[in-house]
Amino acid sequence: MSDYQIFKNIQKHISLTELDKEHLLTLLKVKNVLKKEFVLKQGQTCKKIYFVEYGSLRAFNIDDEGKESTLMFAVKDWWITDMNCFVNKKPALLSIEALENSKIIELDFHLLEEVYQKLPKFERFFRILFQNAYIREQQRALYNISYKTEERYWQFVEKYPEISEKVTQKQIASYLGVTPEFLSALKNK
Amino acid sequence: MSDYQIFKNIQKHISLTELDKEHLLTLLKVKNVLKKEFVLKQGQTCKKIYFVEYGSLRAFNIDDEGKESTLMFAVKDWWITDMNCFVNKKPALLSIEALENSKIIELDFHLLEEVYQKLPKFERFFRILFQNAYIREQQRALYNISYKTEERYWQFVEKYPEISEKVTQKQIASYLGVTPEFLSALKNK
DNA sequence: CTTAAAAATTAAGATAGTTTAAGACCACCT
DNA sequence: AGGTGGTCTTAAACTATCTTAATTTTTAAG
Repeated sequence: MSDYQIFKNIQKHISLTELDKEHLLTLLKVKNVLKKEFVLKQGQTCKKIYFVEYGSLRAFNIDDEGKESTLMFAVKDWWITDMNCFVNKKPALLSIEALENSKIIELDFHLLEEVYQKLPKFERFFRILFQNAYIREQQRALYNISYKTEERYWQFVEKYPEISEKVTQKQIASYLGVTPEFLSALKNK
Repeated sequence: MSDYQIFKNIQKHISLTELDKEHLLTLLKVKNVLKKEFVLKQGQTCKKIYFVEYGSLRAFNIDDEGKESTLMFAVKDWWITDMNCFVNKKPALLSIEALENSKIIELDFHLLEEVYQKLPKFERFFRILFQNAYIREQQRALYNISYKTEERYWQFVEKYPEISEKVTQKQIASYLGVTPEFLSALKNK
C-alpha cells in the first residue's frame, strides 16, 4: 500500500513519517490509464500535476498547421504537467497522452496548496523539484541553440537511453524539432 | 537602506518583517559592477546567485569553436546564475557579464541553505521563483522547436521590449541561436 | 493469420541558415 | 582629430533542413 514509487521519489529530498504518508494518501488519486489515452487535452484547464508510478507519458503541442512538437516524455518516477496551465490557469498548450498502459498519481492544485500549509516541508520538496526541472530546461535551451541536430540527437539517446528505446523515431524527431524524414536521414549516414 | 529592489521582489510572493530584512542584510552582498565586467566566468565554480538591483547582465556560453550562445539576459528585478553550477557544483557552462554599469546583490549558496533553515518561508519564495523560471524555460523550449527563427525573433521583441532595445542585435542573434548576418537579413526583408 | 494503419526509409527539388568577405557606420580612446 | 575595433549590412556560395511523394517495414486489431 505505502510502497508507492511516489513516496520513494519524495523521500529523495525530504523525510516522511507514516502519518505524512497516510495524510498524503487521502489527497492523491491513483489512476490507471490505457495506451493512447489522454491525461490532458490541449485547450483544457489543467488542474493537476501527474506522477508516473510506472509506464510512460508524452506531453506535446499541435499547432495551427497540424505540426506536432513533443515538449517532454515522462517515464517511471517522473512528474509531468503543463505548468503554465497548472499554476497560472492558462489554457493548456500541451496534450499529455499515455505511451503504454500506465499507473499515474494525480495531485490537485488546491490540494497541493493545502499540503503546503499543513506540511511545509513540501515547499522544500517542490522547491528542489522545480529547481532541478529548471536546470534541465536551462541546459536544454543551451543545447537547442548551440548544437546542431545531429549532436542533439546523440546527446538525447545518451542521456535518456530508456526513453529512446521506448518511443518512436517520429516522436524523438518532434522532440528535437525536426521532421522524421530528416532524423531518419541523419541516423543512416 | 531597506528600500532595496530585492525586498520588493521577495515580497511579491512572501511577506517580510523588518527583522527578516535586517537578518537578510547581514547575508547579502551588494556589489557594483562596471560595464563589460565579468560576474562569473565559464569553467569556474559558481557559489552565488545574483539579483539585479539595476542595470543588466547577460549569461552566455562559448563553445570550442568560439561560437557564442546567449542563454539569458537579466535586467532590473531579475535573478540569474548558472543553476547547475550553483546547485550541483559543476563547473560553470556560462559566463555572466554586465552589459552596463549595474548594481547587483549576491547570495551565497551556503548562506542560502542557512536562510532555508532559519526562515522556512524562503523555501516557499524560491519554490515559486523556480516554478516560474521552469514555466518560462518550458515555453522557450516549445517555441524553439515549434516556431521558425523569424517568428521567434518577433516574439522575443514583443515579450521583452526593454531588453530588445538595450542589447545588440548580435546578442539577440546569439540568444536565438542564429548568426548575426542571418538575423540582419531577416529584419530587413 | 491477415490486413489495414502507422512508422521508417529514400530521394528530388525547395527553403532556411551559415560562411566568408567586403564596405559603411559609429563609438571610444588617447 | 585620427585611428581602432566592434557592429551592422549585403551578397554569393555552400550546407542543413523541409516538403512532397513513393516504397518498404513494422505494428496493431480483428
